[in-house]
Amino acid sequence: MAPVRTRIAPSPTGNPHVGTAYTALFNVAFARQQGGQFVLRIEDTDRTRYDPDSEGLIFDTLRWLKLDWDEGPDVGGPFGPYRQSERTEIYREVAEQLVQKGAAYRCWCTPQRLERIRQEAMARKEPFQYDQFCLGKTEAERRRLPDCADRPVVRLLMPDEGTTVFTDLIRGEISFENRLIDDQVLLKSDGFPTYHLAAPVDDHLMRISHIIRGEDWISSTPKHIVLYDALGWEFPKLAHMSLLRNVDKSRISKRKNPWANLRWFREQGYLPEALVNFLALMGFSMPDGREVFGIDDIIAVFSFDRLSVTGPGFDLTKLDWLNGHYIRSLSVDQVVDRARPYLIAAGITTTDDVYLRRVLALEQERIHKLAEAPELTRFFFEDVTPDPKLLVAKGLDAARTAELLRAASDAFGAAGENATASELEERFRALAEQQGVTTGQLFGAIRVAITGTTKAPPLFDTAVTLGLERVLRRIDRAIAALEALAPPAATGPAPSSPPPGRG
RNA sequence: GGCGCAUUCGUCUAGCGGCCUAGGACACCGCCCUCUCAAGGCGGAGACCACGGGUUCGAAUCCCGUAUGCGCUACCA
Repeated sequence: MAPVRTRIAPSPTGNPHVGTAYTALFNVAFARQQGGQFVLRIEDTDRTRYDPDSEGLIFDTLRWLKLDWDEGPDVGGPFGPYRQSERTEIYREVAEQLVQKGAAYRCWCTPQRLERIRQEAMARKEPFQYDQFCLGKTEAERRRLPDCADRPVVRLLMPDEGTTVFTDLIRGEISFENRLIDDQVLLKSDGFPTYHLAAPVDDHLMRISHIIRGEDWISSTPKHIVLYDALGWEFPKLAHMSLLRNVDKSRISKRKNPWANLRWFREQGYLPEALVNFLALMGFSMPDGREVFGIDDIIAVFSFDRLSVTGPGFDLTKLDWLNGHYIRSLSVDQVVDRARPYLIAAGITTTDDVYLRRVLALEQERIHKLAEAPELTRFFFEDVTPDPKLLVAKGLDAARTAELLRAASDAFGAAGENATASELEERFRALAEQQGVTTGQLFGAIRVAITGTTKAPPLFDTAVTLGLERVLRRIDRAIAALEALAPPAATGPAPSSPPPGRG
């Protein structure tokens, strides 16, 4: 049996689309499972939409996801070149062959004429199809007639009767009536092929055994089959994946949905393994029901009948959970490595790796996306100016809170530089009792004083990590803030007057 | 409009004629843990399997129709 070879064939027209990774994932999984090869081919035949930066972005993001290819433009391979713009000669030859065999014909109709007959068909409420005006005419004959372009296109001649049937590995049998299918342009007047020539030709020449692609190609499959038949080629096996949708089932658009761009996931701080896992969950399920798994697990059990046919809605909340799960499963050192670029980008540029490591150890289970790391950890690196209103615990006033903080400051001082978190906890529990306040009130005030927030890792672990110097300095600042607070002036709501003092 | 593909809890899904009074995960709610936030544990609510007809002793599972969504209908891919 011929070796299994799959491919992903993106167009370099901007930022890589999430659907590209989605489709690539299953192409890789199946090829690996079968001991075959996975090919990356760049479909750059549309010169008007070509973006020179796009190809590099495609390489980068697919590698980021560890969806590596065995053959491609940058790694070479025995069936290259792998950029369609470098293969135009091949397509022209095949087009010529098809014309010779009578399976295709040249068409000189101008875009204006095509547009006109399209409008006429619409006016008659009939489906538009090319009227085969040029079929059977020589160039000389055609030139005597109106609406004749300088350079012809080549159109595929579709049979006007019969049915084209094919078996989809995911959906079963699908059939189309040939007479309803238009004579597709294969070779454009600029000499470049359309998808409908280039992709089938390359799939054959590159020995692709299984075409796993998006369901948007189902409708054009009969054209490709007719083309293969005309050339006497054997058609690869087919599997059409459902297209990813938004939660409301609408189409994902790059304009409206940032997650259409693969790069967005990296910017947000999603781990590639989490994204791969999430994409796999969109339509694939493990036989044992596991939901957390990697590509190796997919490879172990992959089967086309485990792919669902429904277009899945893209719900980021599950991705967030998965991502948090993966972050928690990392070692602290890995978290440091992964979070560092996001911290640096946000202006947190510590060189104290020991400290950074301790900080991230505390925040690891609180990070859902790496891009959140700077906000979660900033108070470890920069002194805070706590909001006095947050400082004052329930049931206390500013003066009493300041008093508690003074006592806390003394207690930290007495505990010294080397106190452990549990030693501190014991000491401060005693302090709360002695002061006649709850631990919640005391700890809460200290927390806001030293972290600036009510949401932080356990207080004494945080204090130990911050170090005595920072803790004492911040408590002093908090006391000062409380003292600057005007005496409780009967709580005038006064929405137009912000808190006095420090802006 | 024509053609094609689809339709199970809010979301992702399990299910491939009897094991389904439909299972799991995320999200949600409650409780526990607890110095806050997380994380974790336990529990709960949530799907007349789009709707209507068949086939069958028996249907979420097979067939037909309707509705809805999505795709194609370009010298885009």
